[in-house]
Amino acid sequence: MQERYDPAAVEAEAQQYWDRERCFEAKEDSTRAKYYCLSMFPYPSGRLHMGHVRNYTIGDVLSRFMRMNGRNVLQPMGWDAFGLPAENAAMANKVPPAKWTFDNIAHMKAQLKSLGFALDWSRELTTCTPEYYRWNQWLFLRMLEMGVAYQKTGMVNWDPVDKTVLANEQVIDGRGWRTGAPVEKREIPMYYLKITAYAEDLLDALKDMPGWPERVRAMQANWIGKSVGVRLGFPYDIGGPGVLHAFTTRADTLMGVTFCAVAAEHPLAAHAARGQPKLAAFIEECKRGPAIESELATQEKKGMPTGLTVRHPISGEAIPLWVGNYVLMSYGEGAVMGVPAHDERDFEFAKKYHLPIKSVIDVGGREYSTEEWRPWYAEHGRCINSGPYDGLEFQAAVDAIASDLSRSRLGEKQTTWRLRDWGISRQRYWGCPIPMIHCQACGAVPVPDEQLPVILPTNLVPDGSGNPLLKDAAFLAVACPQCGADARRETDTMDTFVDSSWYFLRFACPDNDKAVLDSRVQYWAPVDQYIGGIEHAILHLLYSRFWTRVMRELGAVAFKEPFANLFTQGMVLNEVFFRKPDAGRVEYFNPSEVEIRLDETAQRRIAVLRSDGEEVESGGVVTMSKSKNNGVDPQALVDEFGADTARLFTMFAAPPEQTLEWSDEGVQGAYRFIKRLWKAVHDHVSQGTPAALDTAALNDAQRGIRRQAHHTLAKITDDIGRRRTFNTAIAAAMEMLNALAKFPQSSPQDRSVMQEALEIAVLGLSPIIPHATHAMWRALGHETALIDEPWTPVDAAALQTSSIAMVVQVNGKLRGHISVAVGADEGTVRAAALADLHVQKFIGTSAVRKVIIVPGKLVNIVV
RNA sequence: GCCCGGAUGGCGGAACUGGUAGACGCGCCGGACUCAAAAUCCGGUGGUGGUGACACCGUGUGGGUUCGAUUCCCUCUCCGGGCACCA
Repeated sequence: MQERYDPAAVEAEAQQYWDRERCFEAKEDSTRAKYYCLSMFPYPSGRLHMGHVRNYTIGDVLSRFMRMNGRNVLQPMGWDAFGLPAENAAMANKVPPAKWTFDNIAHMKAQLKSLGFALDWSRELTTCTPEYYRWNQWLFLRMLEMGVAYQKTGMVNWDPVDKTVLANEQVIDGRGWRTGAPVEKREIPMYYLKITAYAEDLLDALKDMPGWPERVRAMQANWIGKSVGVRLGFPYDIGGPGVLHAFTTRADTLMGVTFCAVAAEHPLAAHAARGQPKLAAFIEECKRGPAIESELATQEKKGMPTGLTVRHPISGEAIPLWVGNYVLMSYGEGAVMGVPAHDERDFEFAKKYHLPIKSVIDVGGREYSTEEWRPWYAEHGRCINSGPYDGLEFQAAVDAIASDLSRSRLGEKQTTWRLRDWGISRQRYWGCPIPMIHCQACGAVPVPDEQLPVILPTNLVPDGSGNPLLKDAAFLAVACPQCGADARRETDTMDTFVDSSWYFLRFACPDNDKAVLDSRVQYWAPVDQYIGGIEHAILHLLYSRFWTRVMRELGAVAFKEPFANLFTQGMVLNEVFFRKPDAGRVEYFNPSEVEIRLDETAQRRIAVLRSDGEEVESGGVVTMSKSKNNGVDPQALVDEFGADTARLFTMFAAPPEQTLEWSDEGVQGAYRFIKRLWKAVHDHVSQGTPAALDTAALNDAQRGIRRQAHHTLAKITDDIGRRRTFNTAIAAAMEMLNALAKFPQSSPQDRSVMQEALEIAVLGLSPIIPHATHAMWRALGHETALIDEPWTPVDAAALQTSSIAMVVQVNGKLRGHISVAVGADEGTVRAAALADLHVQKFIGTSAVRKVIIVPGKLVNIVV
């Protein structure tokens, strides 16, 4: 064994061994319990970032730990390889997105390998290859048959310069994020997936998912947004009889309606606007809406009367109909009943336009004034001023009103969802082609299965003038599968979230070119442990849950929930440094270019740019990002300290669910620890092979070390296996090494105890620092590879002691320490505690009122 | 506004089921080694008072429950995240 720890050599050797022995190739084995551990696959952006390192190290630690604990582990990796950045890079570099993407994959794969992750590369999949995306297309066609996929013309954000639909997140201050052009609302035909049909089940199932963080379940429930209420009908006669439908969760306030309001996009608004230029102008203004999403909720409520009236469904009274800018066409049916007395928004609206306010709920004796809004006006209570409903409580009133209205067909109970159907069409090139053909005669015709896959041409270079597929004659031209006439291919591609909605199932059988899934899925799926960033809490994880349900209906899988356990790791943060010139943009400097010093008085921290020696400002510790230029390149870290140090630092600096603050000194500390462990092993083995351990012949010090070693093993096992607090597992190992450093090596049994303790340290740390421990395990005299070693059981006998230390409190304050024999009875413990000199001093002349004994821990004397 | 988290030394964090607050690491201080520096090793390190033994104070704020509260309950403040004219 080399005296000096040389991470580059050690890591190359270990990685070569794992490669040569094909250690990470998972084989189905029905006689063994499987463990499918999956980290969210990356977008191949070019280089790994620290977030990837953290994510994949967590998965790797769990995979290696479960493997050593006897599970048949599958830990695959793939590439979420379609998407916008490839098109942007293509435009900038004039290279097809395919080349850029595959170059990035090659580089990032090498990086992942250099970090020593136990990944089964034989199952690697890439979503932009026809071998993968053909099954997207196949599944889409099945969904079309099931009625889960359908076409609809809907309102979208349209960038008039790039000529494409933008996602909501890509619209910044009302302008396209890339072009800066004002975004237009456009009606465009798109394909949708009927996720709303699964809303109830997606919501209900959340209650029974103990392996998911409460936070994520809450976010999904929030997003699905179930509201139970009544769909009301307000009859009218406006160019013919009709009914205005409005949804409410407060049907009990129906008798307090003093107006109705519809959204600007509502048909009745359009109808009223004819011949009313002022109203038409107002409607146009509303449609444009505020530029910024967050302003929506705070913008002033505005409205305009239509001059029309509808009739109250119970009293038949005429109710004025308004157009209101606070009514959303996308929720319910784009209309609300206005009850100013019991709804804050309606109140504000009524005050502004001097509409009557009629209180119909007893607010429980609290003050009611139409002058000012009070939060309790919206609380549930007993009906008043409501004719036949007076005196009824909330639910009774809702039931009675719904029942009365059901006779006149002007009301029925209804559940409304915030969740919308998932529009998957993108006017983008670099995505999975939607397998449809447009024929003049036959309309939209699905591509027949035998013609799949519809191959995306890989040689096109987008130029910013819209989807290049629109100009690709070879792609466009196709014969109609129904009538054979010349037809045109659909040029829209699928949202990339489609690709990631089921890739975890395909890892079971990525080589199958005959079927989307096969029997191997029954063995591996569902995923036992899924690991990824909280930013995917809603979209990716909700779509995947939906998609899995659809695949279950198709008979492809037998379960509804794809991820039994979910772990969301925290972000990686770093300090941000910048200069703000008097004019121009803020300039950010990477922390690697900045040096931290103390000023002359050693009071103040000063950040100085190395290149010019001048001061820069610190913007605090924030998420690592390109825009703030505060990222740390994992490659530089691996090159300088090795993969094990990178892994150890990211696992040690914070609990994995919390944010992790980058610290160069912390990295040094991790490196120092591995070096110390290496040296301890080296010093030990260089003295030759120790004698066999004779546990019966140990002295107190030796037994003490043995106890600590096994206690540490128990803690590491629990911390990794149950608590997932890798930081405390590492801390325990550090504590043990500190104790070993003070442990004298004079007798043969000292060396035997040391051998056992070092083996425990090496084995226990191997999931976290697999390379160094691989080498140290061999150095400790083992022929076998550590990766295949079973996890050592804790020796219960080693944990036993003859006496036990207890603390003594007087009135709850720590006053003394006593040592009592194991199994001592309460009387003995009590006597020992009372006899302690220090304790006696605090008892003094006071009478002892009570003595509380917590066995094995403490004695509290109450005086 | 609603829903989830969180607040502990100079810093990252530990204390798992109500039972020794500050494990472990970083930083800092002192020492050893060295011509010197780095690296390494040893010791110290919550605050206040005291030469010292030791005492008192101390987990965002104020209260409560308890023999005992970082932990449970209530109040407030601040920070982070999600949703948001959702009718």
